[in-house]
Amino acid sequence: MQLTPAMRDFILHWGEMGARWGVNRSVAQVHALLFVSAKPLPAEEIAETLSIARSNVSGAIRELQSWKLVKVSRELGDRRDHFTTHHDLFDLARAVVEGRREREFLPTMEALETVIDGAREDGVTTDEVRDRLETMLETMRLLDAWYQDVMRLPRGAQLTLLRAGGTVARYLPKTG
Amino acid sequence: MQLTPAMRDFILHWGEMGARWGVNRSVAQVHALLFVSAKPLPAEEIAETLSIARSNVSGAIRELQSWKLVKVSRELGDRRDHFTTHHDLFDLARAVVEGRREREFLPTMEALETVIDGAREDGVTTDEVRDRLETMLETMRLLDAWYQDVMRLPRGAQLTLLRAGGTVARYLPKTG
DNA sequence: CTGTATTTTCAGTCGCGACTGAAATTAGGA
DNA sequence: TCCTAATTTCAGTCGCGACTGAAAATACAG
Repeated sequence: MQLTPAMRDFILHWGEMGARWGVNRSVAQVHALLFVSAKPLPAEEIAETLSIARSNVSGAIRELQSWKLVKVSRELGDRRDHFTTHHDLFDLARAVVEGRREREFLPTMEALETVIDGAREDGVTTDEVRDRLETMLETMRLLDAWYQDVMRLPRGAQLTLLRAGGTVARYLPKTG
Repeated sequence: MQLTPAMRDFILHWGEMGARWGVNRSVAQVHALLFVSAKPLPAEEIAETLSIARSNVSGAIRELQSWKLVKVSRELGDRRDHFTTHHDLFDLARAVVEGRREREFLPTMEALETVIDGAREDGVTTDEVRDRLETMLETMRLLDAWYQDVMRLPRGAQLTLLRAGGTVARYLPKTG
């Protein structure tokens, strides 16, 4: 596949961003390439275009699949897998946030619960420290409930909220 | 400083989470230690407690300061710096999001603008691809405007919105 | 200003994860 | 079923960033 300079720049930048967010650079680059590609790409072509090993692409695709970010498709008369990704930033964000919630956020909440239980029983952790951890956990629960609630809304309503920005605060009754 | 088992578990978990989000493990551990510490800690004590080199703490503190996550304080008769961090998850989240916005989000928007300009002029990038990048940029602008708008609200209003969850959608007039 | 406590810098080491290429495995056409 | 294309696995290599400890720089008390 022939990369235009604009595509190349985009892919490189996306790779850097991924690296800063704990995503393997190659994985982010493969994702970026699929994002700008006009058509589904076979692994071989991805490897050539990005100048990385075929096996590296294999791993990157697997990683992206684990985040539900790539779809496999086939073409008549071609036995190779072809890969695609969402072309909509909302779909991308949703998949990433959902994945991180399950892999990191929820486990952290569980860990906090365990830590707090331990703190309650070990007889050495002060109440002050335990309170602080409990408050943190409460806040995380609040954030998570908000997230789930908003995710249940249809996309149109989400967009409306987004566009409304902070003005929605006006419509709400003041509580505590 | 004597760590209770609960504290130790929390610090280790926090370190792992940091690592997954592109934050150096030691940096995250130092932050976690400060979070659970009852009082401001001098660098030496941090190093001993976490069993890392004193110079490593120095770098970690500098990194945390660049994210506006630690405050320096002094004590009478003690010439050492003592360090503290926010004990409120909201303050933490705000600092982190603000930092990532400035370091990654805004630069990515700029990069996208450049890429799009290039795509417009290079004569090889297809309209379809350019449109896709433009749509992405538009969405990023929308997200950023929402973020800035919500951040301008007082903390109380933010909490109200958070607790309201998706219900706020009801109060809004439907717009395309 | 001097001496000491404290922090920062930096060159060198080390470990981990990313990447490669070959070999093994799997899938599909004839 | 056999053969080839395609994919995945895996052992080995490599590079980068984290970490250390010593040395330099800085801050401070007297």
